[in-house]
Amino acid sequence: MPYKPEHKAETRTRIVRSARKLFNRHGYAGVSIDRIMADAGLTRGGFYAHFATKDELYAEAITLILAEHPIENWEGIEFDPQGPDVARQIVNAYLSTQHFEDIDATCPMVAQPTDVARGGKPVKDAFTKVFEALVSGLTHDMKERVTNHDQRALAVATLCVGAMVIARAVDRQDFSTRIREAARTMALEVGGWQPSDISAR
Amino acid sequence: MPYKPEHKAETRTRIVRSARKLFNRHGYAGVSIDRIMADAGLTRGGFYAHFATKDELYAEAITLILAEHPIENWEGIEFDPQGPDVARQIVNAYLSTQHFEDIDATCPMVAQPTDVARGGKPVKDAFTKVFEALVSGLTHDMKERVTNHDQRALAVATLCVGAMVIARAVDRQDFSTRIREAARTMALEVGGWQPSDISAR
DNA sequence: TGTACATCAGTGAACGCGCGTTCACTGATGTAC
DNA sequence: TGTACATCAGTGAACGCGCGTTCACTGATGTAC
Repeated sequence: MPYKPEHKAETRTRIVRSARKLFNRHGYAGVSIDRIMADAGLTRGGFYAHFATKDELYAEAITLILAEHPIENWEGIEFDPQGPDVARQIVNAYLSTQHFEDIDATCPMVAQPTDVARGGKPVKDAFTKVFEALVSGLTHDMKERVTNHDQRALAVATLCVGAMVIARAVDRQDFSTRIREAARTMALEVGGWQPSDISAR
Repeated sequence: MPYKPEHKAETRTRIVRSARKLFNRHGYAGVSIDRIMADAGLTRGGFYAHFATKDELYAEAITLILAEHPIENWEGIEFDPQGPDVARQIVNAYLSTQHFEDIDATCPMVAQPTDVARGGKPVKDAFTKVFEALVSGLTHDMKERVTNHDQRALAVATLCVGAMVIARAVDRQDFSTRIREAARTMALEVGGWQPSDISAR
């Protein structure tokens, strides 16, 4: 065996990470395999030793977020998954300026939803999994506090994702901030937190 | 003057309409000028007599929604712009199954937000105008009913757009419906309507 | 410890194709007489 | 009313380019002796 068994797996991961970053920035059709491979420090030809098609890589790049951010381990943000306020922490983290500005490693639901809507079943399945993970993270401590908690969790998740999508598509920085702030305030109201619980980040 | 003055303007409109439809279906990078011109019953060469670049057409295709749907004249849905319940009617119409299924003529905020986020200033400006039009339509009769109505109108608009974006990216029809239904229920709560006011479509 | 070797991860030229854009042209049109 | 004509909306061949994918190859690697 000329290479260690983990060698190829590591290269593969490197490709998926580059793909995720570039797809987030430029969309599915806006990124070529050449560019992804170059970003990963490789040349185009090697791609097909790892993936059958560009679509296969795309679905994997979207699912990557699940492996890297299992909700209780958000990028650079500390969660206490057993604590009483997981859902509120998720809302704050999701709508944070840090997440807004971090386009490379952003949630795929913010960067890719319309590409996914135009895509095939594997890509939509990956998206659905990520959305369900967010919703279930939000439901966690809602059950004991509000009625109708399933609908409320869905609406709070929608507010989080929707506000980020819109904030990125709008040109003025202050308007983006107002949209995220409004979504945060109303998400916490819908989720059943008292206004006094709310602390800005 | 070999052609009537409105002749060229009509052709131009035909191109923009075809562009809007195809961009909605396949995204900015997924549609070629050839395809748009063919859809409008023309050949590629004529394009540059109407538009300087593909981007110029894209910005115009997004702004088109403003001319066609000035909120009080939603596709196939009757509004009474002076009535007491404009905002509630907008929420119901925006989240309706009809709007969900009508991909060709859908709101560009639902079909295009991520393409816009990756685009230039003219495209983002067009998006911002459309979003502000929706928000101002929602604010209309909220002022007299709830406090904090600016934030509430922003959050309701976010719920409408966000739910449609997510519903289209998810694979299962029943899940899409639940997401839209949750957004509708919570949007009406955030907007300050009583549950008894709420009538499903 | 040192060397020969089989393996296979990665290379890069090449493929057919469709892209955005240009430009010399064609021919349907409304107007002038 | 009929015809000749100038106009310019629309045509379609051509441009250079980058795309996704293929494939014969190269050379760094761990192993066997």
